[in-house]
Amino acid sequence: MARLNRRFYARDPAVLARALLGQVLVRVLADGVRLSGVIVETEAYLGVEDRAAHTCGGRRTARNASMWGPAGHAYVYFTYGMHHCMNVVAEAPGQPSAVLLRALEPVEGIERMRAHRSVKIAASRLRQIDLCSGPAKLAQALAIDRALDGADLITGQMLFIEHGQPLPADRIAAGPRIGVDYAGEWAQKPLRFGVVGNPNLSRAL
DNA sequence: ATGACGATTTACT
DNA sequence: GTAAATCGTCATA
Repeated sequence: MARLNRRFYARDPAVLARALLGQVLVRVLADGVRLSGVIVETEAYLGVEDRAAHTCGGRRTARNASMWGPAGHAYVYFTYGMHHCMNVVAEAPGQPSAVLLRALEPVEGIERMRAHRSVKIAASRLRQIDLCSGPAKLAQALAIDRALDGADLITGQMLFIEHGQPLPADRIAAGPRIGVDYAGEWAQKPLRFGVVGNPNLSRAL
């Protein structure tokens, strides 16, 4: 299956967040094993105005440097002292926006994902819908960490997104973003998108 | 040098 | 429903 191209990523993050639903995130491990899943939940983060974004107020640091770069690269950050989260950079250099990948429907390499997720949790308690139903869960399942921050999703060999099944608008729902209550009015904006009724969502939408 | 804080997950009451 | 886990990052000094 063909990968998404640079033009696909270089647009408004809220539009991109919807367009990414139904596409397939692929991670190729060092031993060549392919892990993949259909993207079923995303959130858009909008540049310097968005109080919930890491680039709020024009903040530009070593950590968020990827958000300021060209579209189609990964922005992977570490948070809460233990979790990684993956974003896809949108728009153009100097317009720091991104889309957080919040949940996948596992497709390839499910047993390997289960092994990655079982480091801290008993495998017997892990249902398939527990593998990638949250931003830090999918990062752990696919072995995505800061080593992949800045990775080019168009030319890279370890992390990219392939075309999936097109998703009609009536199967997409929008709602407030998760975990950004500190962001004032920006916390209420409907910038979280998900596939209606999909069991892999981090929460119902 | 120091302190406060997470774009979360998990277990437990 | 609530709380703990756990540490890199960033603003302040």
